[in-house]
Amino acid sequence: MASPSTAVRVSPRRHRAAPVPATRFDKRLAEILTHATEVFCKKGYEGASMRDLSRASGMSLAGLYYYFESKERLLFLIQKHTFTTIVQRLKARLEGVNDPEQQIRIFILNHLEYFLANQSAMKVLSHEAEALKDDFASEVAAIKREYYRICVSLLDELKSNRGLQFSTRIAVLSLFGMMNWIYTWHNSRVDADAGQLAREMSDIFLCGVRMGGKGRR
Amino acid sequence: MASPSTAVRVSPRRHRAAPVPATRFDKRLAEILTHATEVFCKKGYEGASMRDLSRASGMSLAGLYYYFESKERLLFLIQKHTFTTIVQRLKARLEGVNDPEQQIRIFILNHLEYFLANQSAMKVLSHEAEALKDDFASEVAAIKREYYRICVSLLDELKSNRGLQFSTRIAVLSLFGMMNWIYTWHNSRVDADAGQLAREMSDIFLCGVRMGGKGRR
DNA sequence: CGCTAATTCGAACGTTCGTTCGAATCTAGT
DNA sequence: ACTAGATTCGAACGAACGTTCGAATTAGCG
Repeated sequence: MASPSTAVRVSPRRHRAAPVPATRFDKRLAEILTHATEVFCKKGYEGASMRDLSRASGMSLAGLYYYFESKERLLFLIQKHTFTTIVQRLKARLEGVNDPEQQIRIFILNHLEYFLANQSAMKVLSHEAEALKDDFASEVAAIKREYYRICVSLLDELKSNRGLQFSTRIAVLSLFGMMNWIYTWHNSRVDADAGQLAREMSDIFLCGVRMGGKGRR
Repeated sequence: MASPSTAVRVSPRRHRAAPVPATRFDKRLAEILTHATEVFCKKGYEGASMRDLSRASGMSLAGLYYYFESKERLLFLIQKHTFTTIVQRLKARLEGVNDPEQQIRIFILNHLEYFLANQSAMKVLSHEAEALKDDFASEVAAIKREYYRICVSLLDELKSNRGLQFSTRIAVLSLFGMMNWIYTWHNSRVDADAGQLAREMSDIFLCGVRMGGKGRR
């Protein structure tokens, strides 16, 4: 009977890059995810109740459980989709670019553009990074590690290309800090757009690592 | 009858920089705050229950309410004490230093030293910034604004002293991002100490803003 | 239409939440 | 030792939590 209550429910396998494979189920689930993202963003994962999600998505409390088996899996779906998308876009943008500095600028631009275009989802990704447990946690951690590694390899390349000296780990994590902290302060009525922000952050970061402490006073 | 159940209970006014004004009440409260900080750090403010706090501090659930009137006020006390202390230490350290660049290096060092020496408290301060409401929220926000303004004025001074051009707001917030993000990655068994981290972050940041986008490719 | 499967819902489950209250215990000054 | 105030506690409160279940409703197809 393909009981959906087990919630292993998965949309019919899509052959290749499906043009119109979005089933009714998938579309409704996507709507719920969108509404849930806003609620998690505003109240936090722990602070948001299933009744809040029910209200936001206009579906009954019990009805939600037809689409996912637990609140935790809902957060997982949001985080996985968001992270997967940003990595995928990055890879597409990096293709054909060979200069390490240009690659890093693209990395920063891609991150900030996606961040500002999907502020709620990215805040949920950044701020609720410790909320998932066990298998959910490790699956998201794997994507995060891949994303981190890409940035490390770009910076390592820059380092050897120009004979620079700095700690890649600290540089990468400082860069992520600069970028991810945005969710705590960005105000679209005051602050510049992603392109401008990416340029300013890239300038600070790249000039910083290029000098690598030379010219200290 | 000075009913303590109203929890407006405040330690006897201390004249000047009190040497031994710490009453029994104050000491016990401080212990509870320390334990609560660890619990909030590990499980998050919403995720931590009063029963968790009771277990961690070795005091009964009801007994806790003799020391503070609500869970929210407990978080407030932690945040206010932590923030007040870091601002106070900064002011002391900045005294007598006039060179803007040196001042910024001190700002960064002070922040990171305190951050690593009080990781749990600083994580609770950074990560639960939106958890408080109304008066609690605005009182902490006032301290945060003061801290932010100090950093802005240091950077503005550097800018005019050296005729630089960059957005102070973005520079300051990028710097806070670099520094505060630490709570998501710092591992004391792997990473350098505060002095070394402060040097590396200062180098990246200061060289970055000194160039101000000049030397872009 | 009539039938089946997909979707939605009201109502309730047992648990845990933050908080309260009155009684019990402890501490310090006499 | 006595007492008054400070401190602690067991037990309970109503509310809200995540989740379940069987019945009701809807959609798609012959």
